[in-house]
Amino acid sequence: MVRSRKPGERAGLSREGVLAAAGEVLAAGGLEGLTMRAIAHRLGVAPNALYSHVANKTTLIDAVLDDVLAQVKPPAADSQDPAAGLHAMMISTYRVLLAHPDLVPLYLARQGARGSNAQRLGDVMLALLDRAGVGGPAAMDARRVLIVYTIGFAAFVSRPAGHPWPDQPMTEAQSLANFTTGLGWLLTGIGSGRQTRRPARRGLS
Amino acid sequence: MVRSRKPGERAGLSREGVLAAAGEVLAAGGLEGLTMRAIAHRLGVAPNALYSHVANKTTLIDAVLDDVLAQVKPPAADSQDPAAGLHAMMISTYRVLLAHPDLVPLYLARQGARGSNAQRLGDVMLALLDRAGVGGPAAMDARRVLIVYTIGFAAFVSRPAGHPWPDQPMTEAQSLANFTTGLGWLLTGIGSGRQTRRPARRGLS
DNA sequence: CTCCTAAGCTGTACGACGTCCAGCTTAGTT
DNA sequence: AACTAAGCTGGACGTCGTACAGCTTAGGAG
Repeated sequence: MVRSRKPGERAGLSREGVLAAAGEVLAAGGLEGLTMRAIAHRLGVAPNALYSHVANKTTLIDAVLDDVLAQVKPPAADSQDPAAGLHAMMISTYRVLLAHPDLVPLYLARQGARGSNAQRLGDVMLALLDRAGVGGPAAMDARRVLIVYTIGFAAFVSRPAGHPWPDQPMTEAQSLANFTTGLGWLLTGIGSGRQTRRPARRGLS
Repeated sequence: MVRSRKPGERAGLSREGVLAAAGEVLAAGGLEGLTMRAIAHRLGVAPNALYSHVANKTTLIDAVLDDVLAQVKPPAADSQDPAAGLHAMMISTYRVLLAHPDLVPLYLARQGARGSNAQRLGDVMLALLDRAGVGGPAAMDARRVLIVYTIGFAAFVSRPAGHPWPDQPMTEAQSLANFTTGLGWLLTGIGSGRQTRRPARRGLS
């Protein structure tokens, strides 16, 4: 903020500090306010100073995305009902995503996150699916469907700063109920282990 | 392309021409190649000439997005099985989206499309749901879930130019089968009319 | 047919962005 | 105490979306 430092004096930045500032700028100004210059300004530093701690904006955002996933709580590894565990885990993920609306489009643009937290959550999902009797390629499919559904739903519900939705704007409780309903459908279908609807008999493209 | 026109001479542009050029630039250079300057260059025109036919880049993209949706084939209005019609319609949508991978993140960033084609498709979906016995607020929920699922799935499957997915890369047929499976789950759930899984008994965030 | 107006262009320019390069200055090691 | 590597600033480059002013043509009015 205050500008008074000769070239050569240090500002005590760190990679974590930069990531935290990025998160704050994002929360304050939305996705299009997330600018290297804005982050630097918040830290009272020249824009290019960030490049001592972060390779470029893309990897910075990747790190922010993965950081947020640390807030998702996976169920205890020995929980008794794996299906209930999956249910709770996806709802936790959904809540975390809703708390960071501006990040959601980025998760989609990058097709998820690629950091260690994302890896960990993905592993937990596979383990839960396996204990629920879904293994092998089917488990990969089920996991993908669940992730897609969760992030996709969050993307449609959250309003990234001044984009009013033509429909009535849905309360948070409504959206959670709506999400939970669809999630239940998916989990039921995954548990049933086979697709139930035959292809349409007319050859629509 | 060729540059030789005095200030004042016309190039014969039209709004449709600009939209078409935008689509071509997008297909050729991906999302980050879609630049007002690139579109203008393809039309052999100065960049700001586009602003005689399009308000700004945002509305241009909105128009491109809605144009693509014209390729989605809704089922005949009097088709006998509304559930099968929904099924076919979502698959048609999915295929259209996969044919334009670079657009998919934009649909999500804008939470769908807002043009007349999107409106039309949304109306058809509601009508089909109604004939399938799902009406009122439940129909709005079901529609949202279906749209979210379809666009979200397309977002995760398509690879917007040089973003390899850590997993093995899935053939198009696999992804379609995967999509169809999850879609079947959702339609079954929507048809069943109630959520089947109770909330987890442990208070996971 | 002539004039006038509106629309379609070009040239130029502004501010913002991500990022590179060179230099200064400090912290940490030897 | 000297050296090295790292952290920072100043300045700059190339790109982007887009605004402004002016020229030039097309098409309707008289």
